[in-house]
Amino acid sequence: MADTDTLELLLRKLERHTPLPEADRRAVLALPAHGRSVPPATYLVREGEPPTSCVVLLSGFAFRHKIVESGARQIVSLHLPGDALDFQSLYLRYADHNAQTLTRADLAVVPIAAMRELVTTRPLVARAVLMDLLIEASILREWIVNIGRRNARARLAHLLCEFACRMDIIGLSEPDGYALPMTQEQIGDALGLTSVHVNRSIKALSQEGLITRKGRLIGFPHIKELREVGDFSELYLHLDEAIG
Amino acid sequence: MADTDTLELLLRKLERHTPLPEADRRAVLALPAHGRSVPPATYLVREGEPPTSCVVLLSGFAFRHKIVESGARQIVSLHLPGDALDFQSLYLRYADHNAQTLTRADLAVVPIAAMRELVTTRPLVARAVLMDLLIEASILREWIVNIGRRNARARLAHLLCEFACRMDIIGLSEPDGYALPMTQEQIGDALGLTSVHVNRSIKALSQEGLITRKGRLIGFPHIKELREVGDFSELYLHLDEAIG
DNA sequence: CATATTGGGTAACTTATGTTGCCATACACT
DNA sequence: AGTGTATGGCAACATAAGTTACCCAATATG
Repeated sequence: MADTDTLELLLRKLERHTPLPEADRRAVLALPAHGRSVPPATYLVREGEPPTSCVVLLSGFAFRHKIVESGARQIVSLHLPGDALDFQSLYLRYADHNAQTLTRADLAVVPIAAMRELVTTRPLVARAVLMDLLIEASILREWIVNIGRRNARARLAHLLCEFACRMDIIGLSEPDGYALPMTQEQIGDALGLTSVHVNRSIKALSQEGLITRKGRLIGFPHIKELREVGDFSELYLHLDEAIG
Repeated sequence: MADTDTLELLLRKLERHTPLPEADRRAVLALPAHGRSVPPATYLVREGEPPTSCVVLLSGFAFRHKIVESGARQIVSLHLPGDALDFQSLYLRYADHNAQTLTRADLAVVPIAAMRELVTTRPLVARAVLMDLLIEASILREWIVNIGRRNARARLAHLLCEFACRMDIIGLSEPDGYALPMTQEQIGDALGLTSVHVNRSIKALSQEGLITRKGRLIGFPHIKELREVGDFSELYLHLDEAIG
């Protein structure tokens, strides 16, 4: 994948909520980024290590996670193509979590120094980064709510709805559903459940006719009902936040 | 409380991780803020409403929460004196959560426009705000892990340790513990538990000798063991992150 | 080819946590 | 003083979710 494609996608990400003036756009496109393709399960960030670069997902999926003392894993966020994986690394000395690819992925890798320089000298780029972080924090809050106060069936429905929404934003949604790029164990780790119980919950939603399945391809014949089951409202995704 | 005290505290918050040049400090102190005292349970932000101002907690405690369809509440973060409650409001059109005081509190209220202007024209202030957000996101991730993958006893121990650490940072810790400004029901809402089970868990920690109690005053005779029980490591609080 | 390995599926059983309900104390309000 | 309301405490019982232990199919791997 050519480096220009790389930076186009980063730019699109930054401009999702607020357009940038031409000078800023050029500065973004002039970043010294390079592309890189990696297999599934590649570590992009390791807890406790100092960050080395800013990574943007061009294609493929990724997740962040932490391991607790018992050895259990909790996935704390999912990332889709276009997501900037590590604004964290901009100003924090050590990573507080791991990040790993879920699938094969193409990455844009930007040196931290260049990204810092950009954010420092371009207030509107800084604002775009800030907005992205605000929205990420909002999603984290909703995940806390999901895990803390909803039962397994609702949690799963909520995750499926969120993924559908986010796929939709970046134009990756098919008319009849999508392929969720996660094993049932990974879904469990994202929802604070065991894989066995995820399996039970999938079966439940399936038998109720709320989802259909062909392997990992999931269809949503009654999206309205599914959203109700998952108590899902996309407000927390702040989809339409353009500010003058 | 005088307005100057107000802004001093905001400045101290912003400079926690990176000192600001004199011009920036003066700009912060020149913000058109005003003080306000409010009783417990005062709403500072309401989900779905457009933000009206940036609030900084001068004294007292606050929390953010969301209500799910079943009526259950999940507290998604706690805030101590010095915390800026709403950088969110800087660039997002609608609040995605509620914020409410836990106790009597003194607030510094800054108009959004002034805060935006400051962040736009002062890159180093923008950086300080960004760092604050990055750390807040890190805490949110740790809460997801806590709720998703630890049992009630560990969750509670973790919360107590986090609170101890954060009280310590701002110089509010007493040698022998602190008064946790929350009812058992609120603790439950923060941990994804019921108040009954919080009561059980407090009793358990108490009987093991890991905490002592006089009303809401909690002591930590064996902080090391308590941290082990809570699988607590303060790395995620990014306490020492000064970057050149 | 043989055979690990991974992922999905499911049953039987266990357990952590939730639910309901009740009592006691402390305080706030009239 | 008297009555309500919030909070902590606790026991009895209910249940959602975890644990363990299998099977099967698909697909890497030697």
